[in-house]
Amino acid sequence: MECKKHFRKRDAILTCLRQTTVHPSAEWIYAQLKPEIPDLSIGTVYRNLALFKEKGMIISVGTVKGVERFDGNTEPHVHFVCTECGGVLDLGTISVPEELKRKAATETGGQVGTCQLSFTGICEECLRNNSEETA
Amino acid sequence: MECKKHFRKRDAILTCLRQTTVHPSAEWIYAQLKPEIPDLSIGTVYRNLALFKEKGMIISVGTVKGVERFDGNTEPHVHFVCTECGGVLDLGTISVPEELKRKAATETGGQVGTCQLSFTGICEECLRNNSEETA
DNA sequence: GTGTAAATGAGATTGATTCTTAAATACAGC
DNA sequence: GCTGTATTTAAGAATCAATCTCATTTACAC
Repeated sequence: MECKKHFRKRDAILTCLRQTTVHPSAEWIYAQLKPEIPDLSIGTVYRNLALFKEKGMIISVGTVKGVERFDGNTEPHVHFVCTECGGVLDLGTISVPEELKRKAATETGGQVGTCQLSFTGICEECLRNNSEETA
Repeated sequence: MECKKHFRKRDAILTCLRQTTVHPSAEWIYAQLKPEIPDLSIGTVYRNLALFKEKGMIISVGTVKGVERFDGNTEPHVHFVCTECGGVLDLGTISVPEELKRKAATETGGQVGTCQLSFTGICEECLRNNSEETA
């Protein structure tokens, strides 16, 4: 069938993002897909990620070391960002934000959208590597 | 006395950041200080902000529209980021993170540092402007 | 097939941030 | 007051993620 050939690349980008747990950057997705889609352009990756984000299909986890990172899981959940390796891990779903969201709406008088909670720190692996260096 | 002439600019940058509530970017601070310190360089602003951040004297609020924003208030507190105008507002202090922080440490096995909670949305002023445009 | 609109590739451009280098400054020891 | 050393700085060059441009390709309706 292959009806939607039109969106082959767009779909590949979204699928790639949804199948990984690394909260990738645009460049990471590009590097992943390039071997199987040799005529993929980095511009297409950026363009489609922006589109997905605008439509709420994906979220931006924020910028780690100057590079924007994305997440296919739009459920509000907590992230842990390693300041050493730049890795991003999922923690559990947030259980507190509804009350806070109401409070935010009251305090700002604005229209409150998404909520992001994240921790920074050093991940287990980097801790291990650091201690090995010292040893 | 003016003992610490050496750090005049460094101090000016820190003071500027601590006296404002706009969670400024490096460029904003530069524009603020340039009139009173004509020989200030943008590189100095970036360099000293990085230094302050490293020492934990200030925090980064994250990147808004591709520009990093800083906060002189290092107490953990909630931010509201307007996706229209890029403004950043302070909300109250977080009252929940201790338990979450412990949970994060357990789940990741890493060393948990700071915690950031932020809402995105549209601020009161932008809401008003939007409705005026429609009217 | 032809037309139209959407999607794309490739390279140019932008713009925030960092790096480099030489000059200025503070200060300690003389 | 000088001299040496380390820190701080200005200015501009360099870097690099992200966006833009525009010509080309593709899908699909007629």
